[in-house]
Amino acid sequence: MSWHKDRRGERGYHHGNLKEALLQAALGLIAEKGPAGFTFADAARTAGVSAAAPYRHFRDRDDLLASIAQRGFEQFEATLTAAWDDGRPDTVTAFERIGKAYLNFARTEPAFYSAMFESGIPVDSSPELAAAGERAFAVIRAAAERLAALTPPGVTRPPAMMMALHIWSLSHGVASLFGRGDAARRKLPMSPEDLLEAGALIYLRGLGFPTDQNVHKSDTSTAPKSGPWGTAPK
Amino acid sequence: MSWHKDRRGERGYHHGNLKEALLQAALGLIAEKGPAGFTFADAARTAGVSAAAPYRHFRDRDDLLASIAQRGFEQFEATLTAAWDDGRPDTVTAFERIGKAYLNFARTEPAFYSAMFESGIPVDSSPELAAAGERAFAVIRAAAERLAALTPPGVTRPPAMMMALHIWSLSHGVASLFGRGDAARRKLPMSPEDLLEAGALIYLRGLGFPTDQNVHKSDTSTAPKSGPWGTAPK
DNA sequence: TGTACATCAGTGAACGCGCGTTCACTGATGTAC
DNA sequence: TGTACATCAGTGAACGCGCGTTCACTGATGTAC
Repeated sequence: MSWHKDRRGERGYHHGNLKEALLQAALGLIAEKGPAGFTFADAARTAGVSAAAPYRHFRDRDDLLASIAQRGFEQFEATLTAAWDDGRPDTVTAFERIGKAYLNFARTEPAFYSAMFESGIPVDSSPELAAAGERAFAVIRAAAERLAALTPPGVTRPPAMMMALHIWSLSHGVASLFGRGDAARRKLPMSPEDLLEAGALIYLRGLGFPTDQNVHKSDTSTAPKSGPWGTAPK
Repeated sequence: MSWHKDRRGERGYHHGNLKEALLQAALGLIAEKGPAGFTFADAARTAGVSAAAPYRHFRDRDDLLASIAQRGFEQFEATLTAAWDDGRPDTVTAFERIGKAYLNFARTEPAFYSAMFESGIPVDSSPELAAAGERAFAVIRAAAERLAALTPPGVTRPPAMMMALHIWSLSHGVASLFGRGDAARRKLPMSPEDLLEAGALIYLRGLGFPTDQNVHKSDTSTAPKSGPWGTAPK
């Protein structure tokens, strides 16, 4: 809520930074009511500007939404890159951190997340959007490639691309079903992080990585609880 | 489009089966324009009835949507149950079939699928809806329990509940990201089915099941292709 | 440094539209006797 | 079997509302000279 003019509410005829303000307003509205529940007029109102003003900056509602998705992917890429940290201290640990970062992004940035994945705007609605999406995925793919290079000899494994898609899908599934802040979230007898971590470790074990102790850790730490799906069996 | 009166368009003052007709109409509209892009009035119009008529059968739009989601879960449960076929001919094969059925449902019934998972209606908006959702999940959970009973001794594994959640998440992730008929679908250098199957088999291998030949089969059958994410590396 | 002018960004009024919702109504159906 | 009546399901007109979009406009900003 701070524009480049500093005195509260005292903005002149020109807003000065309306494009940015509209993006922020829309983001807030999406967080509140979901990507379906925000309108162009609503964004204008929230930004404190007439309903006609947004047309100076965006062709229409979808154009604004695509901009948000694009920015979301850029931020997502940065988050994943930081989590990966070029594979430090070791590849498996860093890989697990990517999964955690994925969930964390979905939870802390639900508005971005739904604009990116649930708003219904086609991925290729703009080349910039598509490119941003690919760059984010490229982080996971690069990590998978490093992981693939480490698989023990003699173990059959799919292409690194496919490994990346598996991890992406698993993370996305967990995030969509359980890892959101909204009311549609399903309840779970464990944290989404534990669920994802255990799943990823079993997957890695299937690729020949020695991860037994970790899986066991997740196992015992979550098994005793119960929840709406019933009590977890021994 | 066939009501209980048989002559086309000749219906009297009473529709006779409006509740059902509204559900069908809404389902068609959701398939066309997504769950956000259908309105109560629209459903009434499609069903050939005045805008006020739906109020005799549904409290409001969300009530209708919840009914569709519930019916979707019931159908989903039936589909999964049939695919599981009580674990015949063997547990692993039947388990794989559940995954395929999941994807198939998402593709052939996108309207149900989005009403169930993407419409924004809370899972617990009605007890019937919540129960239907749980019954569908129970199929996967029962399968996971059978699978858990078969894990080789000495292999640490998570509770069957968690295994079920892993498979559900992976399937849901693949279906959401790649397995839909709509325009927002991301392109993939392989079929969603192959992706899911390979992932599930690696996961099962991580649980100690011998599945090498199968993973390898999926591997080589999909590796040569390339796509928008780049060429799959050797 | 000042002035004239072009460009730009936001205004506010107006429009048509479709939606949600209510209402008294009416035609059809079912049922008691 | 017929008749009277209650109940039910759909009608159509009406309402207020907010949205998307266009338009001539106007205030502010930047720039050429």
